Amino acid sequence: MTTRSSTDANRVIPEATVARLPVYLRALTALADSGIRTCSSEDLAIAAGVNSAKLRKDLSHLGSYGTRGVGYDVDYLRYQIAREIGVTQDWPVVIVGIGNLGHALANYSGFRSRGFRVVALLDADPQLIGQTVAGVAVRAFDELEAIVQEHDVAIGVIATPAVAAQSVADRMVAIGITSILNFAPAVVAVPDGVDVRKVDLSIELQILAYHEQRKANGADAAAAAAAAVTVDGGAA
Amino acid sequence: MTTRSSTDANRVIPEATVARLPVYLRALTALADSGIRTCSSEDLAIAAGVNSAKLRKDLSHLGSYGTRGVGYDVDYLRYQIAREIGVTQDWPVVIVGIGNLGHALANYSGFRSRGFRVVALLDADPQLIGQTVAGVAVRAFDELEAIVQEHDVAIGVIATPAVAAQSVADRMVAIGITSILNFAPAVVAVPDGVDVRKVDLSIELQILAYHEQRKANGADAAAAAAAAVTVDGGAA
DNA sequence: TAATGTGAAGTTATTCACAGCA
DNA sequence: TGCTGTGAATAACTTCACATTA
Repeated sequence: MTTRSSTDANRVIPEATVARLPVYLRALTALADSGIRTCSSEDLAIAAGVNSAKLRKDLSHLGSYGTRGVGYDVDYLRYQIAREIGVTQDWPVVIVGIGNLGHALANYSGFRSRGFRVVALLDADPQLIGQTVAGVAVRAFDELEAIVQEHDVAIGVIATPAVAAQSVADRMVAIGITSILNFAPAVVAVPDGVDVRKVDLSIELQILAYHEQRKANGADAAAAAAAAVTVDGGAA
Repeated sequence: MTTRSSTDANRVIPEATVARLPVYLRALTALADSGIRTCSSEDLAIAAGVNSAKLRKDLSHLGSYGTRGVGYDVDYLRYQIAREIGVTQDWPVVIVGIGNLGHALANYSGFRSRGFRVVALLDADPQLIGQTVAGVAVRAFDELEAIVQEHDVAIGVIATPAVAAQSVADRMVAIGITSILNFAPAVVAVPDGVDVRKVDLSIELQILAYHEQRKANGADAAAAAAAAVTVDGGAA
């Protein structure tokens, strides 16, 4: 028996949908900022860069927050999505590795405005410790445990060089962090129950390069393919 | 008739596979650096953080580069993947928007080492123009066209604030750039034939927050679900 | 009547499990 | 014998198309 109430907290939201909810949230905020009170799935889909069928299917996993014949109330839907993904609450975050990228992350205003509060910046380099970045003092990596306990940190960001990433992750996990955002170009292994997401700048460029290469070969490849078909076809 | 030779450049590689090839490439490089000459699909899968069946299926789309009973030659496979994704060639790149993130990207050594060469840094802010970042002078955004033509740039990186992203993208597309990596927290629309990939720092954190929230609710939710099942079950 | 919410169909991706080969 | 490469099975995701409802 798996009968469930409509507000069941265990209702499963597909991972692909979860990944798009923040996009919808941002699009709704943009609509609200331009004074729009109500929108159709088509309007919102355009603002979010997806098609409307996908948008409606995604929203249907959260509940039924629209009005047939009318559309969605922008503020109401925005609140529902924010609540669903947890950005109505405050998330203390630590950033480990204050190089160029760590600096940029510490200064990134988009975190703060979405409920993420950088409570500490940590680095292993004694030269950096004590410096202030984005109004926060850089502290020794050793202080991780104390900071995590003091602020009840659940999310850690790794912006170290690749070689340090696994040991930083291990330490984070040992101390009780259960979500990690990894910017280091390295695979980090973690136990079950800990989530890791990876952002890899050069991988993104490599994916673009692959498609770019195919486009560049397009004319040639089309000709080659035609030739191949002719030859193969003749042989078959 | 769609008969094709084994070296057919038009062979389709699934998008999900394309996105993992750079990960395999990095894992192979790490293996090579530690002196390993040969590896099994299991070894490489562990190094890349995937399971071995998926790895073998992915590699099967490129061709048959392993030896049954033995495994893969690390250098040979590495070369084949590099060639497939196009990182054996040089890709000139322009970065637009030299704020904190633009700085970090300009300084990121991982680009250069993977065949991406930052040929120009552009910004609209006159204060920044003329400054040198990572050994490259910051130039006016207006110079985009001249730079793209001079260096035959196909890939552009947007690291501007959100409001500027669409107009920068429009300009890039008008000038002939066909691949864009967008770090601005905004959806950018481009015509068919142009690829855009988006890296959004706060979206990644929001996805983690969603799962974190579910974990935090875990004990409660499990209890609630059990209660709900009892009640619902009793009612049914 | 206009737009949501959703079964059903279609597509893509993952995993299984083993035939085939060095 | 051991490991690759791959059909077949399964799962996840997307899109279609329309019944439903304010």
